[in-house]
Amino acid sequence: MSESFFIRWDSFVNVFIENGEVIVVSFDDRPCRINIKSKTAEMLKKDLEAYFNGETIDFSVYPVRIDASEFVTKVLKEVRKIPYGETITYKELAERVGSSPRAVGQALKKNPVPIIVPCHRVVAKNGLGGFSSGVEVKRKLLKLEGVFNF
DNA sequence: GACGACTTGTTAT
DNA sequence: ATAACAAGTCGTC
Repeated sequence: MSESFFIRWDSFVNVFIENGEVIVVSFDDRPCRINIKSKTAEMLKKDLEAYFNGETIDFSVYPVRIDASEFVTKVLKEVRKIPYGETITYKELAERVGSSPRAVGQALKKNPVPIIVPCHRVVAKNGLGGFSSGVEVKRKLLKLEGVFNF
């Protein structure tokens, strides 16, 4: 019951879905095999294409599977609430979940589904901060959403 | 801007 | 069980 498709953006954005939940989104140099079965997958592909086309899309409606600790789950859940085109700092996010910036950064690194869980909207107090798929991707995603301060 | 101290959950020893 | 680390931050020089 697994599905997959890719979007062309810079290189490729590969998306994997299982049992109606998004389980992996990765930035790769080659596309995955297309295998779309459900309406959800179809919709998500359209939404992602629109997103990379510059449209304001809200991905918080899509179910994701987070296979991680309670803490990481909590952090990522909080991240999903950040609206399109807005950014918050690691510190701010830490305060929302009652933790510290350092721990939050470490949790974000474990996000299996970038874009769907918009961890690129979490930035350092003075600068961009890190990104598991490379800071350049983070910069481009923010630019796409109309954030030019980085 | 560089450097150390502080932080807190995860990971390695 | 304990030490080392990380997508951070703050004060000080």
